[in-house]
Amino acid sequence: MSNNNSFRLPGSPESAYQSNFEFPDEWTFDGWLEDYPEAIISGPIQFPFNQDNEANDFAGTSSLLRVPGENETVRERREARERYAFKTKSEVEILDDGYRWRKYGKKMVKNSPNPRNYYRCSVEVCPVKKRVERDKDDPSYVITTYDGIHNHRSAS
DNA sequence: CGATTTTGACCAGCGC
DNA sequence: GCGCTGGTCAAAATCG
Repeated sequence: MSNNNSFRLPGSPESAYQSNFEFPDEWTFDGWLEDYPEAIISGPIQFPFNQDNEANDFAGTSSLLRVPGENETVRERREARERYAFKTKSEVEILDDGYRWRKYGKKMVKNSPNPRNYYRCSVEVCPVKKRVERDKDDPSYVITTYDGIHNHRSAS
């Protein structure tokens, strides 16, 4: 099954160097996630194309997760750690976020029937990692956690 | 034939 | 310590 979903998020190539990303007003805080060091923020995220590479009217529901801190805003934490995650309703787990990734690990995690997959940015000097897993409570969602800042602009 | 995936081994932090 | 857990390594297999 090929995946032509184009998944646009803060930090993808088009916006990688816009450090002042603002969360859209309509995104809301959902609460803390039990088994993650992040919190959930919900909002729509767009899938501009479906698998036939046609314009897609389905806007998958997505959430932005973050590492919590004392009285810390989402944006403050994102700027401090550059660690954030999206929870996205999707059939496929590998969302095209504009970068190429190389898988380097897979683990079963406690309290979840689903494995967690570890990826590194394919660019050799780039420190960015991400992990991908299905939401244990609602397997129709995929949680993608990004960690780090890309030190290059191009996708590959 | 180079890049990527697969997969068990290995390692580090932490609670007991 | 020891064992559990999550994260990473690396060699072999697989892919394009």
